Amino acid sequence: MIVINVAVAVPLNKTFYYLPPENISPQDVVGKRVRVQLGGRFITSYALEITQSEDSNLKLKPITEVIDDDVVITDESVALAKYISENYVCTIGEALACVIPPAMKKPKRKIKDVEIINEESLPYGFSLTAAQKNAVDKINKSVNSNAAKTFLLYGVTSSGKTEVYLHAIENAFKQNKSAIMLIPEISLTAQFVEIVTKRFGSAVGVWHSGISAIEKYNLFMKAKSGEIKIMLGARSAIFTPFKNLGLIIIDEEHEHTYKQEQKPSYDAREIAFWRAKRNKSSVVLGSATPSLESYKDALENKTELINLPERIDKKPMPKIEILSLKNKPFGGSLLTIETIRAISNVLSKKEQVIVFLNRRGYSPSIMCKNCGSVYQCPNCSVSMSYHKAPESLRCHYCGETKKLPAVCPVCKSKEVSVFGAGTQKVEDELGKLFPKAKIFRLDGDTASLKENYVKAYKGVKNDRYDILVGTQMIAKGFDFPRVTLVCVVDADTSLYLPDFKSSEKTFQLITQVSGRCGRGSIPGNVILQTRHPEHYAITHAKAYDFHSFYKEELLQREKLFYPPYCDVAKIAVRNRDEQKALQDAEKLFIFLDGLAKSFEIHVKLLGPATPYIAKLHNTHRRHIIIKGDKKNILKLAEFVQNYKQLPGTHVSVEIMPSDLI
DNA sequence: AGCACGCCGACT
DNA sequence: GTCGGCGTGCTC
Ligand SMILES: [Zn+2]
Ligand SMILES: [Zn+2]
Repeated sequence: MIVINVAVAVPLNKTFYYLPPENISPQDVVGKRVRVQLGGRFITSYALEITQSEDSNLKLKPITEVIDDDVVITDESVALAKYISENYVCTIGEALACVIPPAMKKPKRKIKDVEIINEESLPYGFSLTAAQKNAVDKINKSVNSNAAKTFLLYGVTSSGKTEVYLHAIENAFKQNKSAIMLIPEISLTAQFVEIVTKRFGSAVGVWHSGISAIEKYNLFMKAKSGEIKIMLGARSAIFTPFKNLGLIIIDEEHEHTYKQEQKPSYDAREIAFWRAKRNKSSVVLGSATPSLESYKDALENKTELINLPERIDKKPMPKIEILSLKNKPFGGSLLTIETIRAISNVLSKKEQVIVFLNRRGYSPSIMCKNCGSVYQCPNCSVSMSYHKAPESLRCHYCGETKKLPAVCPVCKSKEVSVFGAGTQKVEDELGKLFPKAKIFRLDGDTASLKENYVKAYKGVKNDRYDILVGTQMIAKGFDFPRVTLVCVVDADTSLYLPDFKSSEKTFQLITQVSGRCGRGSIPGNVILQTRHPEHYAITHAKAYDFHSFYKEELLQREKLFYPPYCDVAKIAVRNRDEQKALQDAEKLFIFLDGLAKSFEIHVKLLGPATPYIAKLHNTHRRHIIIKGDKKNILKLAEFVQNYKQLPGTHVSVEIMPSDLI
């Protein structure tokens, strides 16, 4: 009997046989998405192939509906799904749900094409610097000869990486090859879309998680047919089904957003390498602060390093000054006298200032002056942040919002004090210090209105604001020629988080935010306020000495046995009941430990440990960490997927997570 | 993962 | 005597 082998996005390590729907030949079903009934529910699935079923005692169900008119599943998508399922602990069906979105939907009527954007390719305004030209030549040569090379484009901030990308894309385009360009997050798409569509018009598509189901369908089909040749987007754009894929660019390759946190926990960079190998395409990883692993690969000649060591027009890097807060008592003004003087000086010259603090709200906690108790979120094991405007207490993890209590819930004292500082407090202080200055604050709270992001961008660009205060969202992407001073209020926010990457993250953040100034004709200055002026992440960032930072950080990683000296996986055990979470994590640990010993799988098992934030959304969590090499980790992780002895407890596996917090 | 089936407490 | 709690096991 003829049956169809269907991959379903459920955590069951097998595919399922279905009968073709009545009146439809099996050939018209394979390669398409289908709706099938499995157990009690209907699931969008993937019809892989026609098979002959033996006289089985299976009671086969027919496919309920064929979703697609045309084939959407290619050999590459199946092979890629297989790769994902083997490397990120999931089933083929779950992996396919990443590669081919189950939700994308054909429009009812053929909608009119969006207006053809100015097709005339804009003249290239600037000639390339020698370093840029060298970079472009190397990349083009690899693309044109199908050499499938991976490049690490290490270029300091404002060294003109974008121009290199555009030239490389143009070359691929002229060769009739397609290109994927990834950027770290959706909020950065707008500026790139403008630049890229100006050059390549209607050949450009934009793809990210916010794109509608219908638009995704259109983009998918256009990419597949070759009507679109360039896809610009966030992480999931790496799956764009181009046939003639010549070039993949990953901008800000060090960003953790390229790692998916939920199952399957794939890394877009790894998917890029896989696709590049298969399609003989070239990969460009771009960054001013490469990730440790990418830089290591380049130094070991596994990939090719391309340097852009200078800013365009030989503009100087901003001078970074460290202001130690070591002897400054907690509380009091956030800004040192020196910082205030520097801001004042810049404002008097009608230049602009960026003030950076990676923490939103007014203060991260409030404390009773009488008994010292801190107001905690009822759902999470974190303190609630104090917000002015509108005055409230908010949990930054679950969104819980409360009125500020009139008296301390513990001792009924009326005296409460704010503890620590966020961007609202910075804005407040700056307002008092510089009453004439026009200040805009851009953080998670103000940017929740999308127009505020644009307002900040255009406002600073057009000199409508003197000071921009913000969190990490102002640290990347912005190009403001008249900003000549960056003040980092607290360089230490990420320095002592209990994570092996905290130094690397701190170095990256400082370097990125420092890069926001001195991009125009006037040189820039940076002030770093820190309580740890001697820390190597800070001293090397000050000196723009990435290489020394890299060496020192590698030593630390080697000493403590962390990546890139080993691979890791993070197993999270979650339950609403604290005791159950504890007990089940312990059970799972003993189970894994026993397996590792009896099967002689050489890994190091750590835990179960309480994560940095033990309770989130009323769910208690425990972590088990596996260290070792990827093969062994995956062998053991496979058992986790099939261990179903913990009813009510949720267990997730993340391979090579972006943090171990 | 989700959903049905099934066996025990408490509620009209 | 029925409604619903969630432990167990199966899904082409
Ligand atoms: Zn109190
Ligand atoms: Zn909370």
